[in-house]
Amino acid sequence: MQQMPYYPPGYQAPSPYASSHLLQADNGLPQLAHPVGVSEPNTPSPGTAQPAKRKQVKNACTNCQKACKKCDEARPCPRCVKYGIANTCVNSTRKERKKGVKRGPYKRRQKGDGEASTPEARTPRRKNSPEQPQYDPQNMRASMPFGYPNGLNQYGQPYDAYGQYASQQYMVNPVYPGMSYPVQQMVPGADGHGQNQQGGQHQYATHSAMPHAQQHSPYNGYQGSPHQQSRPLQQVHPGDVKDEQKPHQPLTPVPSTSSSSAASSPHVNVAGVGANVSNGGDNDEEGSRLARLSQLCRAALDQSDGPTEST
DNA sequence: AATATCGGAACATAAACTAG
DNA sequence: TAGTTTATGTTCCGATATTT
Repeated sequence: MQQMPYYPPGYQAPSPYASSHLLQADNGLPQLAHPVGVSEPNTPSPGTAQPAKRKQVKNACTNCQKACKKCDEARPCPRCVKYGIANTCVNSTRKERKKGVKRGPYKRRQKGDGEASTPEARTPRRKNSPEQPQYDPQNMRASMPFGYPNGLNQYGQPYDAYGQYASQQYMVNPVYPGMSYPVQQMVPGADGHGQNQQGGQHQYATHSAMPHAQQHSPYNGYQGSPHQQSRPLQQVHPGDVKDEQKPHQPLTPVPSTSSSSAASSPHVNVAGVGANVSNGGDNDEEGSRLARLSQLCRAALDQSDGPTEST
């Protein structure tokens, strides 16, 4: 039995406006337009050529959140209703914001800059504009040399040989190094105390440690997701048919580190091979592992007829 | 064709900072 | 302390992949 969507107080979605503007946000799934006071996305506001800003609900339901789809203020949201998972349509919980994050001195804007005080007029967020190479932990993470041009991160910003910003802005914030996510995995002993403890968003994989990367692929199995820490298992609801019915294997296989086994020893990945080698643990296993490795190497070398040096 | 997945831009806003 | 600036976390667009 399908329940009627619940519209919270003040919500007036089923308006003529809404009905005539069903959004095709979710693959043809008709969506109510926007709740009170929310402008329709992607329509130029009258008089200006600027497209209206996209509006977001304050809190998407867990299902929409997982699917990265448009949600609604109503519970159950139209999408859940459509897919018959209305009973699992619950608000996701938001992670608490970090506190105590120090910043460098602000750049004060000139008054003459015009409407600098309006949010729209401010500098774009997230993406640093070229003229303000601010230190940004996100970019710092992104600045790890994974396939970006030499000395540049993905935004074309320079970093030095150690993957840090060459700009002195970086020096302004001696506090941030505590958040250097990549290091965590590299240093098994760094047990995530200090800043990383808060908010529960440590344990980034070294690469693609960006917030978004953590949002998506890493948690197909719902287990190792950094996100899940704040949202314990309301996802794994019996009614969540879509996900439950999926063949249990994740589409993007999660490396063993992120599975539950990793929970007991968070650093398996690093400690795994290295530890065996260094502490001389069971040699048989090591031997066979090495043998397999060399086999693989040989095979790879055979395939690539290029002048690569052998091991 | 429908649905799922997911990268990443856009958005919202809490919190640090600063001028008065 | 109000206003400004910025960092952080969330939403969801849109492209692509997979399933039916």
